[in-house]
Amino acid sequence: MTAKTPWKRDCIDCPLLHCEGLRPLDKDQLKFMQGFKQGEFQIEKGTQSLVQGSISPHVYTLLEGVLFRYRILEDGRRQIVNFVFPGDLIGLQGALDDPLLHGCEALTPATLCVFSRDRMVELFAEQPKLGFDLTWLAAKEEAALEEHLVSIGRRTAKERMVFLALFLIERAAATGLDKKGVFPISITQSQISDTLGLSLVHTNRTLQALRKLKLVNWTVNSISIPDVDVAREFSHYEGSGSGVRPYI
Amino acid sequence: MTAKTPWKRDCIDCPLLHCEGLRPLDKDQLKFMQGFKQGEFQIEKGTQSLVQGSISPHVYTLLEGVLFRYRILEDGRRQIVNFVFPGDLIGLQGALDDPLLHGCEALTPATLCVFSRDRMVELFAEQPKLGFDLTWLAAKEEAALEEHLVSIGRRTAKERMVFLALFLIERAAATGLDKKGVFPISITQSQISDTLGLSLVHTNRTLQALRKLKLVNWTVNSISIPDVDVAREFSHYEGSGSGVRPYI
DNA sequence: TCGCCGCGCTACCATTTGACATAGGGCTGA
DNA sequence: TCAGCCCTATGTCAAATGGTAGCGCGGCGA
Repeated sequence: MTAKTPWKRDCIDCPLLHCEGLRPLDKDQLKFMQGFKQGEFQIEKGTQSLVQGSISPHVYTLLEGVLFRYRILEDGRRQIVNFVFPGDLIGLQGALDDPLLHGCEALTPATLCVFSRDRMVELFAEQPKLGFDLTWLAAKEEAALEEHLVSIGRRTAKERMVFLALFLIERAAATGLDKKGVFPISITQSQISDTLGLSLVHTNRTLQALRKLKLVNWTVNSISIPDVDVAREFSHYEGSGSGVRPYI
Repeated sequence: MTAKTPWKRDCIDCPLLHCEGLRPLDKDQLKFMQGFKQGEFQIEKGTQSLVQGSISPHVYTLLEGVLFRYRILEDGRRQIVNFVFPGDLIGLQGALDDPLLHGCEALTPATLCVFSRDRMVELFAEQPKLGFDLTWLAAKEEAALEEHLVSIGRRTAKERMVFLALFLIERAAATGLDKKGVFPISITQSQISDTLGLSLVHTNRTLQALRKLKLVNWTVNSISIPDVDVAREFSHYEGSGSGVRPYI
Protein backbone atom coordinates (compact mmCIF):
# COMPACT_ATOMS: atom_id res chain seq x y z
CA MET A 1 0.00 0.00 0.00
CA THR A 2 1.91 3.01 -1.24
CA ALA A 3 -0.27 5.80 0.05
CA LYS A 4 0.27 9.40 -0.90
CA THR A 5 -1.74 12.48 -0.09
CA PRO A 6 -4.32 10.79 2.11
CA TRP A 7 -6.79 13.52 1.76
CA LYS A 8 -10.50 13.60 1.39
CA ARG A 9 -12.41 15.29 -1.37
CA ASP A 10 -16.17 15.75 -1.05
CA CYS A 11 -18.33 13.28 -2.90
CA ILE A 12 -20.05 16.14 -4.69
CA ASP A 13 -16.74 16.78 -6.39
CA CYS A 14 -16.28 13.14 -7.26
CA PRO A 15 -14.90 12.92 -10.80
CA LEU A 16 -17.06 9.88 -11.44
CA LEU A 17 -20.21 12.00 -11.20
CA HIS A 18 -19.57 13.37 -14.65
CA CYS A 19 -18.20 10.24 -16.23
CA GLU A 20 -20.40 9.49 -19.24
CA GLY A 21 -20.52 5.73 -18.90
CA LEU A 22 -21.50 5.76 -15.25
CA ARG A 23 -24.88 6.23 -13.67
CA PRO A 24 -24.46 9.06 -11.14
CA LEU A 25 -25.55 8.63 -7.54
CA ASP A 26 -28.62 10.50 -6.34
CA LYS A 27 -28.54 13.04 -3.52
CA ASP A 28 -29.37 10.59 -0.80
CA GLN A 29 -26.77 8.14 -1.92
CA LEU A 30 -24.17 10.85 -2.21
CA LYS A 31 -24.86 11.92 1.33
CA PHE A 32 -24.48 8.37 2.58
CA MET A 33 -21.29 7.79 0.66
CA GLN A 34 -19.85 10.99 2.02
CA GLY A 35 -19.99 9.46 5.46
CA PHE A 36 -18.90 6.08 4.23
CA LYS A 37 -15.84 7.28 2.43
CA GLN A 38 -12.67 7.14 4.45
CA GLY A 39 -10.38 9.10 2.19
CA GLU A 40 -8.47 9.01 -1.04
CA PHE A 41 -5.02 8.12 -2.04
CA GLN A 42 -3.02 8.63 -5.13
CA ILE A 43 -0.44 6.37 -6.63
CA GLU A 44 2.09 6.84 -9.35
CA LYS A 45 2.43 4.87 -12.51
CA GLY A 46 4.10 1.55 -11.91
CA THR A 47 3.48 1.29 -8.20
CA GLN A 48 1.81 -1.62 -6.49
CA SER A 49 -1.35 -0.48 -4.80
CA LEU A 50 -2.44 -3.78 -3.35
CA VAL A 51 -0.13 -6.61 -2.51
CA GLN A 52 -1.07 -10.23 -2.95
CA GLY A 53 -1.17 -12.10 0.34
CA SER A 54 -1.64 -9.12 2.61
CA ILE A 55 -4.80 -8.72 4.63
CA SER A 56 -6.46 -5.48 3.73
CA PRO A 57 -9.16 -3.82 5.81
CA HIS A 58 -10.19 -1.73 2.83
CA VAL A 59 -12.07 -1.78 -0.39
CA TYR A 60 -11.45 0.76 -3.12
CA THR A 61 -13.17 2.43 -5.99
CA LEU A 62 -10.92 3.67 -8.73
CA LEU A 63 -11.58 7.36 -9.35
CA GLU A 64 -8.98 8.17 -11.96
CA GLY A 65 -6.45 6.20 -13.97
CA VAL A 66 -6.06 2.61 -15.08
CA LEU A 67 -4.73 -0.35 -13.09
CA PHE A 68 -4.42 -4.05 -13.59
CA ARG A 69 -4.98 -6.92 -11.21
CA TYR A 70 -2.72 -9.94 -11.24
CA ARG A 71 -1.79 -13.10 -9.43
CA ILE A 72 1.65 -14.54 -9.00
CA LEU A 73 2.69 -18.14 -8.42
CA GLU A 74 5.52 -18.85 -6.01
CA ASP A 75 7.94 -19.46 -8.84
CA GLY A 76 7.27 -16.05 -10.31
CA ARG A 77 4.87 -16.86 -13.10
CA ARG A 78 2.40 -14.02 -13.31
CA GLN A 79 -1.10 -13.90 -14.72
CA ILE A 80 -2.82 -10.60 -15.24
CA VAL A 81 -6.42 -11.21 -14.40
CA ASN A 82 -8.19 -8.05 -15.48
CA PHE A 83 -7.84 -4.35 -16.00
CA VAL A 84 -9.41 -1.76 -13.73
CA PHE A 85 -11.11 1.36 -15.06
CA PRO A 86 -12.64 4.36 -13.28
CA GLY A 87 -15.72 3.33 -11.33
CA ASP A 88 -14.53 -0.24 -10.82
CA LEU A 89 -14.33 -1.66 -7.35
CA ILE A 90 -11.16 -3.35 -6.10
CA GLY A 91 -10.68 -5.66 -3.18
CA LEU A 92 -14.04 -7.33 -3.09
CA GLN A 93 -12.79 -10.34 -4.96
CA GLY A 94 -12.52 -13.32 -2.69
CA ALA A 95 -13.93 -13.75 0.75
CA LEU A 96 -13.80 -10.83 3.05
CA ASP A 97 -11.47 -12.04 5.76
CA ASP A 98 -9.04 -13.94 3.61
CA PRO A 99 -5.71 -12.51 2.57
CA LEU A 100 -5.77 -10.73 -0.74
CA LEU A 101 -5.57 -13.10 -3.63
CA HIS A 102 -4.27 -10.66 -6.14
CA GLY A 103 -1.98 -7.71 -6.49
CA CYS A 104 -2.70 -4.48 -8.26
CA GLU A 105 -0.41 -2.21 -10.24
CA ALA A 106 -0.95 1.19 -11.80
CA LEU A 107 -0.58 1.69 -15.54
CA THR A 108 -1.07 5.42 -15.14
CA PRO A 109 -1.11 7.80 -12.19
CA ALA A 110 -4.29 6.94 -10.33
CA THR A 111 -6.60 8.00 -7.53
CA LEU A 112 -8.45 5.58 -5.31
CA CYS A 113 -11.38 6.12 -2.99
CA VAL A 114 -11.07 4.18 0.27
CA PHE A 115 -13.82 2.35 2.15
CA SER A 116 -13.79 0.17 5.20
CA ARG A 117 -14.44 -3.49 4.66
CA ASP A 118 -16.03 -3.90 8.07
CA ARG A 119 -18.64 -1.28 7.40
CA MET A 120 -19.86 -2.97 4.24
CA VAL A 121 -22.73 -4.52 6.15
CA GLU A 122 -23.98 -1.02 6.99
CA LEU A 123 -24.09 -0.17 3.35
CA PHE A 124 -26.32 -3.12 2.60
CA ALA A 125 -28.56 -2.30 5.53
CA GLU A 126 -28.98 1.41 4.88
CA GLN A 127 -28.72 1.60 1.12
CA PRO A 128 -30.12 -1.59 -0.36
CA LYS A 129 -29.96 -0.09 -3.83
CA LEU A 130 -26.23 0.41 -3.48
CA GLY A 131 -25.89 -3.12 -2.18
CA PHE A 132 -27.68 -4.29 -5.26
CA ASP A 133 -25.33 -2.26 -7.42
CA LEU A 134 -22.39 -3.87 -5.70
CA THR A 135 -23.66 -7.27 -6.65
CA TRP A 136 -24.24 -6.01 -10.15
CA LEU A 137 -20.63 -4.90 -10.36
CA ALA A 138 -19.38 -8.22 -9.06
CA ALA A 139 -21.53 -10.08 -11.57
CA LYS A 140 -20.23 -7.91 -14.38
CA GLU A 141 -16.66 -8.49 -13.36
CA GLU A 142 -17.38 -12.17 -13.30
CA ALA A 143 -18.66 -11.98 -16.85
CA ALA A 144 -15.50 -10.20 -17.93
CA LEU A 145 -13.35 -12.88 -16.37
CA GLU A 146 -15.33 -15.50 -18.22
CA GLU A 147 -14.61 -13.73 -21.46
CA HIS A 148 -10.92 -13.83 -20.69
CA LEU A 149 -11.15 -17.48 -19.80
CA VAL A 150 -12.66 -18.26 -23.17
CA SER A 151 -9.99 -16.18 -24.78
CA ILE A 152 -7.04 -17.86 -23.15
CA GLY A 153 -8.55 -21.30 -23.28
CA ARG A 154 -9.94 -21.41 -26.77
CA ARG A 155 -8.70 -18.58 -28.93
CA THR A 156 -5.47 -18.52 -30.91
CA ALA A 157 -2.73 -16.06 -30.03
CA LYS A 158 -3.79 -13.58 -32.70
CA GLU A 159 -7.44 -13.79 -31.80
CA ARG A 160 -6.66 -13.28 -28.13
CA MET A 161 -4.68 -10.20 -28.80
CA VAL A 162 -7.27 -8.62 -31.05
CA PHE A 163 -9.90 -9.49 -28.50
CA LEU A 164 -7.93 -7.84 -25.72
CA ALA A 165 -7.39 -4.73 -27.78
CA LEU A 166 -11.11 -4.48 -28.49
CA PHE A 167 -11.91 -5.06 -24.86
CA LEU A 168 -9.55 -2.36 -23.66
CA ILE A 169 -10.62 0.19 -26.22
CA GLU A 170 -14.26 -0.42 -25.48
CA ARG A 171 -13.81 0.04 -21.77
CA ALA A 172 -11.66 3.09 -22.34
CA ALA A 173 -14.32 4.61 -24.56
CA ALA A 174 -16.99 3.91 -21.96
CA THR A 175 -15.08 5.92 -19.39
CA GLY A 176 -14.03 8.68 -21.73
CA LEU A 177 -10.38 7.71 -21.73
CA ASP A 178 -10.00 7.29 -25.48
CA LYS A 179 -9.38 9.88 -28.13
CA LYS A 180 -11.15 9.27 -31.41
CA GLY A 181 -10.79 5.53 -31.24
CA VAL A 182 -7.24 5.66 -29.99
CA PHE A 183 -6.55 4.60 -26.43
CA PRO A 184 -3.41 6.36 -25.24
CA ILE A 185 -1.86 4.02 -22.73
CA SER A 186 1.50 2.40 -22.13
CA ILE A 187 1.33 -1.34 -21.70
CA THR A 188 4.57 -3.28 -22.01
CA GLN A 189 4.73 -6.40 -24.10
CA SER A 190 5.57 -8.31 -20.98
CA GLN A 191 2.29 -7.18 -19.46
CA ILE A 192 0.41 -8.18 -22.57
CA SER A 193 1.97 -11.61 -22.54
CA ASP A 194 1.06 -12.09 -18.90
CA THR A 195 -2.49 -11.16 -19.72
CA LEU A 196 -2.84 -13.50 -22.64
CA GLY A 197 -0.93 -16.45 -21.30
CA LEU A 198 1.74 -16.21 -23.99
CA SER A 199 5.49 -15.98 -23.84
CA LEU A 200 7.14 -12.62 -24.28
CA VAL A 201 8.72 -13.54 -27.60
CA HIS A 202 5.56 -14.89 -29.05
CA THR A 203 3.69 -11.80 -27.94
CA ASN A 204 6.14 -9.68 -29.83
CA ARG A 205 5.78 -11.73 -33.01
CA THR A 206 2.01 -11.73 -32.81
CA LEU A 207 1.92 -8.01 -32.20
CA GLN A 208 3.90 -7.39 -35.35
CA ALA A 209 1.85 -9.82 -37.36
CA LEU A 210 -1.30 -7.94 -36.35
CA ARG A 211 0.24 -4.65 -37.39
CA LYS A 212 1.02 -6.08 -40.79
CA LEU A 213 -2.47 -7.48 -41.10
CA LYS A 214 -3.79 -4.03 -40.23
CA LEU A 215 -5.94 -5.53 -37.52
CA VAL A 216 -4.54 -3.78 -34.47
CA ASN A 217 -1.99 -1.06 -34.01
CA TRP A 218 -0.57 -1.59 -30.57
CA THR A 219 2.42 0.64 -29.98
CA VAL A 220 4.46 1.60 -26.94
CA ASN A 221 2.00 4.24 -25.89
CA SER A 222 -1.33 3.63 -27.53
CA ILE A 223 -3.76 1.09 -28.93
CA SER A 224 -5.84 1.67 -32.01
CA ILE A 225 -7.93 -0.49 -34.29
CA PRO A 226 -8.17 0.47 -37.97
CA ASP A 227 -11.44 -1.33 -38.63
CA VAL A 228 -13.42 -2.31 -35.59
CA ASP A 229 -15.88 -4.49 -37.48
CA VAL A 230 -13.17 -6.54 -39.10
CA ALA A 231 -11.43 -6.93 -35.76
CA ARG A 232 -14.66 -7.97 -34.09
CA GLU A 233 -15.29 -10.68 -36.61
CA PHE A 234 -11.72 -11.86 -36.60
CA SER A 235 -11.62 -12.35 -32.84
CA HIS A 236 -15.22 -13.44 -32.39
CA TYR A 237 -15.81 -10.54 -30.07
CA GLU A 238 -19.41 -10.30 -29.01
CA GLY A 239 -19.41 -6.88 -27.40
CA SER A 240 -20.31 -6.53 -23.77
CA GLY A 241 -23.95 -5.53 -23.59
CA SER A 242 -22.47 -2.33 -22.18
CA GLY A 243 -25.00 0.29 -21.14
CA VAL A 244 -24.30 2.43 -18.11
CA ARG A 245 -22.61 0.92 -15.12
CA PRO A 246 -23.33 1.76 -11.51
CA TYR A 247 -20.48 2.44 -9.14
CA ILE A 248 -19.41 2.86 -5.53
CA MET B 1 -34.87 -25.07 -20.02
CA THR B 2 -35.81 -28.70 -19.66
CA ALA B 3 -38.19 -28.49 -16.75
CA LYS B 4 -39.50 -31.54 -15.00
CA THR B 5 -41.67 -31.86 -11.95
CA PRO B 6 -42.18 -28.13 -11.35
CA TRP B 7 -43.13 -28.60 -7.78
CA LYS B 8 -42.40 -26.70 -4.66
CA ARG B 9 -40.88 -28.13 -1.54
CA ASP B 10 -40.94 -26.11 1.68
CA CYS B 11 -37.76 -24.31 2.58
CA ILE B 12 -37.72 -26.07 5.93
CA ASP B 13 -37.14 -29.26 4.00
CA CYS B 14 -34.39 -27.70 1.91
CA PRO B 15 -31.57 -30.22 1.55
CA LEU B 16 -29.06 -27.42 1.87
CA LEU B 17 -30.06 -26.83 5.47
CA HIS B 18 -28.13 -29.87 6.52
CA CYS B 19 -25.22 -29.54 4.15
CA GLU B 20 -22.09 -29.41 6.28
CA GLY B 21 -20.20 -26.81 4.30
CA LEU B 22 -23.06 -24.32 4.21
CA ARG B 23 -24.18 -21.86 6.82
CA PRO B 24 -27.90 -22.53 7.35
CA LEU B 25 -30.44 -19.72 7.12
CA ASP B 26 -32.09 -18.52 10.31
CA LYS B 27 -35.84 -18.65 10.90
CA ASP B 28 -36.56 -15.19 9.61
CA GLN B 29 -34.56 -15.74 6.45
CA LEU B 30 -36.20 -19.09 5.86
CA LYS B 31 -39.58 -17.48 6.11
CA PHE B 32 -38.64 -14.82 3.63
CA MET B 33 -37.15 -17.29 1.20
CA GLN B 34 -40.26 -19.40 1.41
CA GLY B 35 -42.15 -16.52 -0.15
CA PHE B 36 -39.37 -15.68 -2.52
CA LYS B 37 -38.96 -19.15 -3.92
CA GLN B 38 -40.93 -19.80 -7.08
CA GLY B 39 -40.49 -23.52 -7.32
CA GLU B 40 -38.06 -26.26 -8.14
CA PHE B 41 -37.18 -28.21 -11.16
CA GLN B 42 -35.22 -31.31 -11.75
CA ILE B 43 -33.03 -32.17 -14.66
CA GLU B 44 -31.40 -35.34 -15.80
CA LYS B 45 -27.76 -35.98 -16.33
CA GLY B 46 -26.54 -34.53 -19.60
CA THR B 47 -29.34 -32.04 -20.15
CA GLN B 48 -28.88 -28.36 -20.76
CA SER B 49 -30.51 -26.38 -18.00
CA LEU B 50 -29.66 -22.91 -19.24
CA VAL B 51 -29.02 -22.00 -22.81
CA GLN B 52 -26.48 -19.44 -23.86
CA GLY B 53 -28.07 -16.45 -25.57
CA SER B 54 -31.55 -16.87 -24.16
CA ILE B 55 -33.04 -14.24 -21.91
CA SER B 56 -33.92 -15.79 -18.61
CA PRO B 57 -36.22 -14.19 -16.06
CA HIS B 58 -34.86 -16.50 -13.38
CA VAL B 59 -31.97 -17.09 -11.09
CA TYR B 60 -31.30 -20.50 -9.57
CA THR B 61 -29.71 -22.08 -6.58
CA LEU B 62 -28.46 -25.59 -7.07
CA LEU B 63 -29.99 -27.86 -4.45
CA GLU B 64 -28.67 -31.24 -5.48
CA GLY B 65 -26.23 -32.51 -8.08
CA VAL B 66 -23.32 -31.07 -10.01
CA LEU B 67 -23.41 -28.92 -13.16
CA PHE B 68 -20.93 -27.04 -15.24
CA ARG B 69 -21.17 -23.65 -16.88
CA TYR B 70 -19.71 -23.07 -20.33
CA ARG B 71 -19.49 -20.65 -23.20
CA ILE B 72 -19.45 -21.47 -26.86
CA LEU B 73 -18.00 -19.51 -29.76
CA GLU B 74 -19.90 -19.39 -33.02
CA ASP B 75 -17.55 -21.89 -34.62
CA GLY B 76 -18.23 -24.43 -31.91
CA ARG B 77 -15.20 -24.02 -29.69
CA ARG B 78 -16.34 -24.51 -26.13
CA GLN B 79 -14.82 -23.34 -22.88
CA ILE B 80 -16.07 -24.69 -19.60
CA VAL B 81 -15.96 -21.82 -17.21
CA ASN B 82 -16.66 -23.35 -13.84
CA PHE B 83 -18.39 -26.16 -12.03
CA VAL B 84 -21.50 -25.69 -9.94
CA PHE B 85 -21.99 -27.39 -6.58
CA PRO B 86 -24.97 -27.46 -4.20
CA GLY B 87 -25.54 -24.02 -2.72
CA ASP B 88 -24.09 -22.18 -5.69
CA LEU B 89 -26.12 -19.58 -7.47
CA ILE B 90 -26.57 -19.65 -11.25
CA GLY B 91 -27.67 -16.93 -13.58
CA LEU B 92 -26.40 -13.91 -11.75
CA GLN B 93 -23.30 -13.72 -13.90
CA GLY B 94 -23.47 -10.82 -16.27
CA ALA B 95 -25.85 -7.92 -16.20
CA LEU B 96 -29.41 -8.62 -15.32
CA ASP B 97 -31.19 -7.74 -18.53
CA ASP B 98 -28.68 -9.09 -20.98
CA PRO B 99 -29.07 -12.43 -22.66
CA LEU B 100 -27.39 -15.27 -20.84
CA LEU B 101 -23.73 -15.42 -21.56
CA HIS B 102 -23.24 -19.03 -20.70
CA GLY B 103 -24.91 -22.37 -20.92
CA CYS B 104 -25.24 -24.91 -18.18
CA GLU B 105 -25.20 -28.69 -18.36
CA ALA B 106 -25.81 -31.34 -15.72
CA LEU B 107 -23.10 -33.86 -14.83
CA THR B 108 -25.50 -35.70 -12.55
CA PRO B 109 -29.24 -35.61 -11.99
CA ALA B 110 -29.86 -32.28 -10.34
CA THR B 111 -32.46 -30.14 -8.58
CA LEU B 112 -32.64 -26.39 -8.93
CA CYS B 113 -34.47 -23.84 -6.83
CA VAL B 114 -36.04 -21.07 -8.91
CA PHE B 115 -36.17 -17.35 -8.11
CA SER B 116 -37.41 -14.37 -10.03
CA ARG B 117 -34.81 -11.99 -11.31
CA ASP B 118 -37.15 -9.03 -11.08
CA ARG B 119 -37.76 -9.53 -7.41
CA MET B 120 -34.10 -9.46 -6.54
CA VAL B 121 -34.40 -5.83 -5.49
CA GLU B 122 -36.92 -6.88 -2.84
CA LEU B 123 -34.44 -9.28 -1.39
CA PHE B 124 -31.87 -6.55 -0.97
CA ALA B 125 -34.44 -4.23 0.58
CA GLU B 126 -35.96 -6.65 3.02
CA GLN B 127 -33.06 -8.92 3.84
CA PRO B 128 -29.86 -6.91 3.68
CA LYS B 129 -27.93 -9.77 5.18
CA LEU B 130 -28.96 -12.03 2.33
CA GLY B 131 -28.04 -9.32 -0.12
CA PHE B 132 -24.65 -9.20 1.45
CA ASP B 133 -24.34 -12.96 1.15
CA LEU B 134 -25.19 -12.72 -2.49
CA THR B 135 -22.32 -10.34 -3.05
CA TRP B 136 -20.12 -12.66 -1.04
CA LEU B 137 -21.05 -15.52 -3.33
CA ALA B 138 -20.36 -13.48 -6.42
CA ALA B 139 -17.00 -12.41 -5.04
CA LYS B 140 -16.12 -15.99 -4.25
CA GLU B 141 -17.06 -17.12 -7.71
CA GLU B 142 -14.91 -14.38 -9.10
CA ALA B 143 -11.98 -15.63 -7.07
CA ALA B 144 -12.52 -19.13 -8.43
CA LEU B 145 -12.53 -17.84 -11.99
CA GLU B 146 -9.27 -16.04 -11.32
CA GLU B 147 -7.77 -19.30 -10.17
CA HIS B 148 -8.79 -20.93 -13.38
CA LEU B 149 -7.39 -18.05 -15.36
CA VAL B 150 -4.02 -18.46 -13.72
CA SER B 151 -4.25 -22.15 -14.39
CA ILE B 152 -4.99 -21.92 -18.08
CA GLY B 153 -2.73 -18.97 -18.64
CA ARG B 154 0.34 -19.94 -16.71
CA ARG B 155 0.31 -23.57 -15.68
CA THR B 156 1.50 -26.50 -17.78
CA ALA B 157 -0.96 -29.14 -18.94
CA LYS B 158 -0.08 -31.53 -16.11
CA GLU B 159 -0.23 -28.83 -13.46
CA ARG B 160 -3.59 -27.66 -14.74
CA MET B 161 -5.06 -31.09 -14.55
CA VAL B 162 -3.80 -31.79 -11.05
CA PHE B 163 -5.04 -28.38 -10.01
CA LEU B 164 -8.49 -29.06 -11.42
CA ALA B 165 -8.66 -32.43 -9.70
CA LEU B 166 -7.76 -30.84 -6.37
CA PHE B 167 -10.27 -28.09 -6.91
CA LEU B 168 -13.10 -30.49 -7.71
CA ILE B 169 -12.33 -32.85 -4.85
CA GLU B 170 -12.13 -30.01 -2.40
CA ARG B 171 -15.45 -28.57 -3.44
CA ALA B 172 -17.01 -32.02 -3.43
CA ALA B 173 -15.72 -32.63 0.07
CA ALA B 174 -17.10 -29.29 1.24
CA THR B 175 -20.58 -30.28 0.10
CA GLY B 176 -20.40 -33.85 1.30
CA LEU B 177 -20.27 -35.32 -2.19
CA ASP B 178 -17.06 -37.26 -1.79
CA LYS B 179 -16.46 -40.64 -0.26
CA LYS B 180 -13.22 -40.98 1.67
CA GLY B 181 -11.26 -38.75 -0.66
CA VAL B 182 -12.81 -40.20 -3.79
CA PHE B 183 -15.17 -38.03 -5.79
CA PRO B 184 -17.54 -40.31 -7.69
CA ILE B 185 -18.43 -38.37 -10.81
CA SER B 186 -18.42 -38.96 -14.54
CA ILE B 187 -16.61 -36.29 -16.48
CA THR B 188 -15.66 -37.09 -20.05
CA GLN B 189 -12.18 -36.33 -21.33
CA SER B 190 -13.75 -33.97 -23.79
CA GLN B 191 -15.21 -31.99 -20.92
CA ILE B 192 -11.88 -31.94 -19.15
CA SER B 193 -10.16 -30.67 -22.24
CA ASP B 194 -12.73 -27.91 -22.66
CA THR B 195 -12.14 -26.90 -19.07
CA LEU B 196 -8.39 -26.78 -19.31
CA GLY B 197 -8.03 -25.33 -22.77
CA LEU B 198 -6.34 -28.42 -24.15
CA SER B 199 -7.06 -30.64 -27.11
CA LEU B 200 -8.84 -33.91 -26.54
CA VAL B 201 -5.84 -36.00 -27.51
CA HIS B 202 -3.48 -34.13 -25.33
CA THR B 203 -5.87 -34.39 -22.43
CA ASN B 204 -5.89 -38.12 -22.82
CA ARG B 205 -2.12 -38.32 -22.86
CA THR B 206 -1.76 -36.04 -19.84
CA LEU B 207 -4.36 -38.01 -17.93
CA GLN B 208 -2.41 -41.19 -18.46
CA ALA B 209 0.86 -39.56 -17.54
CA LEU B 210 -0.63 -38.42 -14.24
CA ARG B 211 -1.86 -41.90 -13.51
CA LYS B 212 1.62 -43.27 -14.05
CA LEU B 213 3.10 -40.54 -11.87
CA LYS B 214 0.59 -41.50 -9.20
CA LEU B 215 -0.47 -37.89 -8.91
CA VAL B 216 -4.11 -38.17 -9.88
CA ASN B 217 -6.36 -41.09 -10.62
CA TRP B 218 -9.03 -39.74 -12.90
CA THR B 219 -11.15 -42.55 -14.28
CA VAL B 220 -14.40 -42.71 -16.17
CA ASN B 221 -16.46 -42.39 -13.06
CA SER B 222 -14.38 -40.98 -10.28
CA ILE B 223 -11.50 -38.75 -9.29
CA SER B 224 -9.05 -39.57 -6.54
CA ILE B 225 -5.72 -38.24 -5.42
CA PRO B 226 -3.24 -40.65 -3.82
CA ASP B 227 -1.28 -38.00 -1.94
CA VAL B 228 -2.95 -34.65 -1.61
CA ASP B 229 0.14 -32.87 -0.29
CA VAL B 230 2.28 -33.99 -3.19
CA ALA B 231 -0.42 -32.97 -5.62
CA ARG B 232 -0.79 -29.58 -3.96
CA GLU B 233 2.88 -28.85 -4.26
CA PHE B 234 3.10 -30.15 -7.80
CA SER B 235 0.30 -27.91 -9.06
CA HIS B 236 1.01 -24.93 -6.82
CA TYR B 237 -2.45 -25.18 -5.39
CA GLU B 238 -3.01 -22.74 -2.59
CA GLY B 239 -6.26 -24.04 -1.17
CA SER B 240 -9.28 -21.82 -1.12
CA GLY B 241 -9.51 -20.28 2.33
CA SER B 242 -12.64 -22.41 2.50
CA GLY B 243 -14.70 -22.01 5.63
CA VAL B 244 -18.46 -22.15 5.45
CA ARG B 245 -20.24 -20.60 2.51
CA PRO B 246 -23.56 -18.80 2.65
CA TYR B 247 -26.24 -19.60 0.13
CA ILE B 248 -29.54 -18.56 -1.39
C1' DT C 1 28.73 13.05 -20.50
C1' DC C 2 28.89 8.27 -19.79
C1' DG C 3 27.28 3.94 -18.37
C1' DC C 4 23.41 1.25 -16.83
C1' DC C 5 18.98 -0.63 -17.42
C1' DG C 6 14.51 -1.60 -19.18
C1' DC C 7 12.26 -2.52 -23.28
C1' DG C 8 11.45 -3.78 -28.07
C1' DC C 9 13.11 -6.69 -31.56
C1' DT C 10 15.37 -10.80 -34.01
C1' DA C 11 17.40 -15.39 -34.73
C1' DC C 12 17.86 -20.19 -33.76
C1' DC C 13 16.34 -24.25 -31.83
C1' DA C 14 13.59 -27.13 -28.30
C1' DT C 15 9.31 -28.40 -26.50
C1' DT C 16 4.63 -28.46 -26.07
C1' DT C 17 0.49 -28.98 -28.04
C1' DG C 18 -2.68 -29.83 -31.92
C1' DA C 19 -4.64 -32.32 -36.18
C1' DC C 20 -5.82 -36.33 -38.38
C1' DA C 21 -6.39 -41.07 -38.77
C1' DT C 22 -7.56 -45.34 -36.71
C1' DA C 23 -8.87 -49.02 -33.51
C1' DG C 24 -11.33 -51.18 -29.63
C1' DG C 25 -14.91 -51.37 -25.95
C1' DG C 26 -19.34 -50.74 -24.18
C1' DC C 27 -23.97 -49.19 -24.53
C1' DT C 28 -28.41 -48.63 -27.03
C1' DG C 29 -32.05 -49.18 -30.09
C1' DA C 30 -33.99 -51.30 -34.31
C1' DT D 1 -28.15 -59.78 -32.79
C1' DC D 2 -26.02 -56.30 -35.11
C1' DA D 3 -25.19 -51.62 -36.59
C1' DG D 4 -24.24 -47.16 -34.93
C1' DC D 5 -22.53 -44.09 -31.64
C1' DC D 6 -19.80 -42.17 -27.99
C1' DC D 7 -15.81 -42.46 -25.50
C1' DT D 8 -11.03 -43.86 -24.61
C1' DA D 9 -6.70 -44.93 -26.43
C1' DT D 10 -2.51 -44.80 -29.82
C1' DG D 11 0.58 -43.36 -33.62
C1' DT D 12 2.51 -40.10 -36.73
C1' DC D 13 3.38 -35.77 -38.28
C1' DA D 14 2.74 -30.64 -38.34
C1' DA D 15 2.04 -26.30 -36.26
C1' DA D 16 2.02 -23.31 -32.40
C1' DT D 17 4.41 -21.67 -28.79
C1' DG D 18 8.43 -21.32 -25.56
C1' DG D 19 13.58 -20.61 -24.10
C1' DT D 20 17.83 -18.49 -24.53
C1' DA D 21 20.85 -15.27 -26.25
C1' DG D 22 22.14 -11.17 -28.23
C1' DC D 23 21.61 -6.39 -30.41
C1' DG D 24 20.12 -1.54 -30.40
C1' DC D 25 17.79 2.33 -28.69
C1' DG D 26 16.33 5.74 -25.37
C1' DG D 27 15.73 7.41 -20.58
C1' DC D 28 17.87 8.37 -16.34
C1' DG D 29 20.97 8.98 -12.69
C1' DA D 30 25.95 9.34 -11.20
